Amino acid sequence: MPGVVVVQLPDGSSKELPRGATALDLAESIGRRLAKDAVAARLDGREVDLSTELPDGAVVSIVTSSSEEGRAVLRHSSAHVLAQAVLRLWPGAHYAIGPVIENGFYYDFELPGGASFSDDDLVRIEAVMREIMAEDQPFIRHEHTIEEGLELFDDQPFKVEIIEAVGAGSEEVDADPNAPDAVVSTYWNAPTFTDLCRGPHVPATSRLGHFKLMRVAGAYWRGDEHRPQLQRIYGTAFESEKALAEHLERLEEAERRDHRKLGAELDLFSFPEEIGSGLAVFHPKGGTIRRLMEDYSRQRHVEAGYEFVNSPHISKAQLFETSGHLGWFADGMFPPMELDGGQQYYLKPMNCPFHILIFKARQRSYRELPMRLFEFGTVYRYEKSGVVHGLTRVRGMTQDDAHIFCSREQMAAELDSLLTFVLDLLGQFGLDDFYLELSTRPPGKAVGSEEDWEEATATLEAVARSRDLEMVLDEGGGAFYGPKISVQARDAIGRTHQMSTIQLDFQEPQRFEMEYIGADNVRHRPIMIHRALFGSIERFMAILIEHYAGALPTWLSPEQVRVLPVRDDHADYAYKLLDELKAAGVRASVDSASEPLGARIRRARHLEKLPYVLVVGDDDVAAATVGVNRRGESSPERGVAFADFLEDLLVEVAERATTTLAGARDQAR
RNA sequence: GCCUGGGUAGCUCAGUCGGUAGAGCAGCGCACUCGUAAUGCGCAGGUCAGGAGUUCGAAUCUCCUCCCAGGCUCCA
Repeated sequence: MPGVVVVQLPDGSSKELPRGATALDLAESIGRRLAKDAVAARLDGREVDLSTELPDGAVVSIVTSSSEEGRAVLRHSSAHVLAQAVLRLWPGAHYAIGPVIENGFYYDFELPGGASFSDDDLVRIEAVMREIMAEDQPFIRHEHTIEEGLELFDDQPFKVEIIEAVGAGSEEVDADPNAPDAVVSTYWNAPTFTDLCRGPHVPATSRLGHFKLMRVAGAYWRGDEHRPQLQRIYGTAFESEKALAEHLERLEEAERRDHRKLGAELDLFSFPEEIGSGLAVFHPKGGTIRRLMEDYSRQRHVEAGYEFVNSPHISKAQLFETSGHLGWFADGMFPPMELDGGQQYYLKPMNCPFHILIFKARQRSYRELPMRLFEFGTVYRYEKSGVVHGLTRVRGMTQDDAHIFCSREQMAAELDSLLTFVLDLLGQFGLDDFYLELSTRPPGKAVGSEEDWEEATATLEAVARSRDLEMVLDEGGGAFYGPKISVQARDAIGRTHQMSTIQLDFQEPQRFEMEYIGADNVRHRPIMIHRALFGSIERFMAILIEHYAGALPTWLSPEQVRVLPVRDDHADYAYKLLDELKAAGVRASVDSASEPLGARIRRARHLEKLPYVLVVGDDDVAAATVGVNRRGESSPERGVAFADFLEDLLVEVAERATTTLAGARDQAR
């Protein structure tokens, strides 16, 4: 039919429009509200500008600003405005790439004379960005040949490199299929700014505005530390001021939960400068949490058939030559010490070689397999100075490390029961929202044959897939000796953390020439599984602190109950309760009446985040009761029989009950 | 390791133009004895991260080192 086109909408219905109608015309024909929220369109699966003409028969959906896809368009367009603002302020600057990332965007620049941005510059740049938005510049798409593109950007070396990559076919091309010669596209903003871009973009800069520049950072061109370091500006943008404010509030919430801050406030651990970067000491309260975590882990490992071993912190270089660590992991190790006339010793970066030597201490029979050797093994890794971070990235850490030696036939079943064990143990700590990540062969730094890697990877994948869990692939992320499954957990505010790792290893048994005698009376080589469930105790504690915002479940709290006598003459009763609590194994103390009750309540409940605060006064002394303040509840329960309180408490601790997330959230404020 | 920003009392921070350092909280002492989110008064607390330099004089200006934060790279 001449003069009209018919397009199909996502709900299956179709719409007739005059020929030449654009995606924006379509949105307007559907509703004013939709047209107002529209930022781009999806045409036959491809994201396009709203100004795109719709061909007859197309399947079209409108991308709105409040969808994740729409926000990405807003952020990408904001990145262009950022680049334009920087070029206004620093004429002659080179601009590199400005992609959308989770919750925001960035743009990388090289400033004239190697200058760098300061925090104050962000304010100036934001002001210019607002001017550009007020100018309501349209984003206009153009298509060019490679040659035209190279000419257009001849003073922009990073753009030239990208266009050349497109020309060489190593960069993805997404130009208009109806213009076969035009293989690079640009977006033009009046009057002077053009950027290389696939699009789509919002129709004009006035559609933007709810944004904030977050920080500056150095970043290597193309992520390669041997290439020039550029200046990166991070920003974020949303569809409304409200959504932006909510995002900033989430960031503040994460800051309130930061384990480094809570660790100091709750007196759990510190990093004395005198010791060195990335080396923590645990204070009595932090030490108590650690002990509780370790005790529970020990108990579970005994139940799961593990045997407990111990190994030293240093060893001769030869051990790590044999294991391959000095060949593949030397950068991550502390430099050697020379002892005994030139003999080199290293601090251990991993426990596996030691456990292998335990296996090798005598001849082994198939009857001993699977052999599961467990150790809280403290290892030292030379992390580069810029990467240490609280307890999550340190130079000395203790792993809940075990190595399982088994036959090939036992491998799949062993991995399967291991995964069950891991998920259950993490669940006991209140982490129960998981997904799995499968890391495969790291190209260029892996030992062993392709076939072994393939078999190991396939086995891990089969075990992982048998779970009703989401699984993502981490191509090339394995260790040098084998592929791994890692368990990723989502915490109370939706962040994900790498927790447990399970690694399959055919290599080390070979390098160490490990053997066992099979039922057939011939020598066989065992398979080795490396696994750490907490990962490191330090990191796991950090994640728990952040997950619970410092308000740990009662069973893990360094102090579970504090008794507050209203006046000094209630102190005898308070100390009597304390004795009974301690006799029952409860971690408790008394805070005497030298300060007003309100101050003591505030300190115990709101600063130290204790699960229970008992207030005892005249009524309680008379009736053997207590006033119970439960963490997360706004008002106390008066007149509870002490015996009932203690009984409930002991049940809660025995069950390892976890504080509700709602309670933990309230405590964070 | 690299980029940017930092380091002042146990903690959070102020400190003007280069003129020898201040607050709140915490700590200690005394008083107060109180039923639910900070009782009052007093005292003590500092090699201004460390070192070198410029200067009559440096928390302040310059350089080096250490440590921290946010990134990059890397990773449990």
